[in-house]
Amino acid sequence: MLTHAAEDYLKSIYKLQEKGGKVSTGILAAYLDVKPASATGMIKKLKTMKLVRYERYRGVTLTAAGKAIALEVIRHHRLLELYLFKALGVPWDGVHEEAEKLEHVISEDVEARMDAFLGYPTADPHGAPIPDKNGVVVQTASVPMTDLQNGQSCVVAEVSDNDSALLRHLGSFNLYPGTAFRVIEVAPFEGPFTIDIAGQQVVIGREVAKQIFVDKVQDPDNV
Amino acid sequence: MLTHAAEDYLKSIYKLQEKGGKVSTGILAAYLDVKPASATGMIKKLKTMKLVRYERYRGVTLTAAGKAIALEVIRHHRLLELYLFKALGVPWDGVHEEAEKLEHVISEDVEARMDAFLGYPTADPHGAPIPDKNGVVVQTASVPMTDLQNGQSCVVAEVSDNDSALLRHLGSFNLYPGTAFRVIEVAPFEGPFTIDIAGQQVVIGREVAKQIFVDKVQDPDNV
DNA sequence: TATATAATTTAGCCATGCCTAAATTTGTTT
DNA sequence: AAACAAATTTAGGCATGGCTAAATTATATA
Repeated sequence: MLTHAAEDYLKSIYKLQEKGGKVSTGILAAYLDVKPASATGMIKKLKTMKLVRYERYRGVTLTAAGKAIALEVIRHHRLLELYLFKALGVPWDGVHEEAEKLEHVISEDVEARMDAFLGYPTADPHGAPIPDKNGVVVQTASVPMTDLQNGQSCVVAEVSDNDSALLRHLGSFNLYPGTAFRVIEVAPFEGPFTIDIAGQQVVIGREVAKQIFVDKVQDPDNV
Repeated sequence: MLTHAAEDYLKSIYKLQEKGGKVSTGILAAYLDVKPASATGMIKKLKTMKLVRYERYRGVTLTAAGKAIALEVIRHHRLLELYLFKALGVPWDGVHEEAEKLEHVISEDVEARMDAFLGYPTADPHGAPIPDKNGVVVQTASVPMTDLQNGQSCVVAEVSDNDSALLRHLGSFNLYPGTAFRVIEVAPFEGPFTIDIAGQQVVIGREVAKQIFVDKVQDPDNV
């Protein structure tokens, strides 16, 4: 069995590798809130375990074995988030932190029981896909909200789960995965988005919009 | 916040101290499956934190602060056991091991939610009392089964939770906390107990009987 | 009371996983 | 091509929590 720290490194490398191929030591260290020197040390350990490919000064990537473990940890995390949310009513801005600790400690048996209780779900409370037992992840075709044009209708697919203040903010106007909205106006010069959620007008800044991913909708109830 | 290891030591000292006053280094080490030298080291750390009283070669006891932490950990453990049992259907011989890992990691918030879900219970699946939020434990007057005489009726109050094989064994003839039985015969010379559980006759060895604690009953449906 | 035995402590070592400071490599710029 | 800045790695240290082996203390026994 791996240490918690090693699991965290694998999970982080997986996530960073998703959007950018090879992962540099610096990026990884920043993501884990650790000094680059520490990251170098752990990367070397993971290499001796054949969980990552690595050449000095050249960045890391996961091997198949490393990826399998990363996906297992991510599966634990996301199932836990959804379980805490649905079974215990933990607010959606709190489940991430809690799951972060539990993911390393939960048994496969308990995980299977939560999975069954939840009806074998495919997404966590933030809309992130839950890998299945074999590590298969369903990739959605969602786009960042910043790609949207005036008048576009869409449904929230996923929101970033790292920042609980952001999640409380989004929750305050009911912007959850599954929520439909329409873009009323995109202010010019990288300005904010004005959107319509169930009749309410809400203004969303660029930085927030970057964290929201949506599925475009063929404008059901046209203009 | 304390380390997991320190929490385990405090919890163990509490339990050993319950039945025997001062706890020797050797007993503690054996209980934790650690060498005596390691126990000495941790005991010294706990002393500098004022969580235990200790004089070399003289054994350890908890201070009020240490006891409070021990009870908190025990509360986590027992609530988790009951939650896993009731909410997720984990078999009673598996909940101990699982709770052992989770107890160090669960937040007060999640604990409170489990407590509410369970209706503020007072005993875990093995019958052990769950300390309340203030660390108050309701002590029952139960006696070891080995104290019973021929013909005595009783109800199972608590069974030891360390040995999952024992728990499976007891479960196989429905010997759970709350189960009533009557002693049919106590074989002489430290021999086994023959008991009647709901009409079924079962033989229980001395070693097993030592792990079972019962409340005596005034023989409701007399002989 | 002296001594043997058992328990406990001390001393010193190891792995993990983090750190800082110094050295090295890379890549860019002039 | 040389030099500089940025990123990365190496070297060496620290705390935690185990371990073994040797020294010490306590206790039981003769």
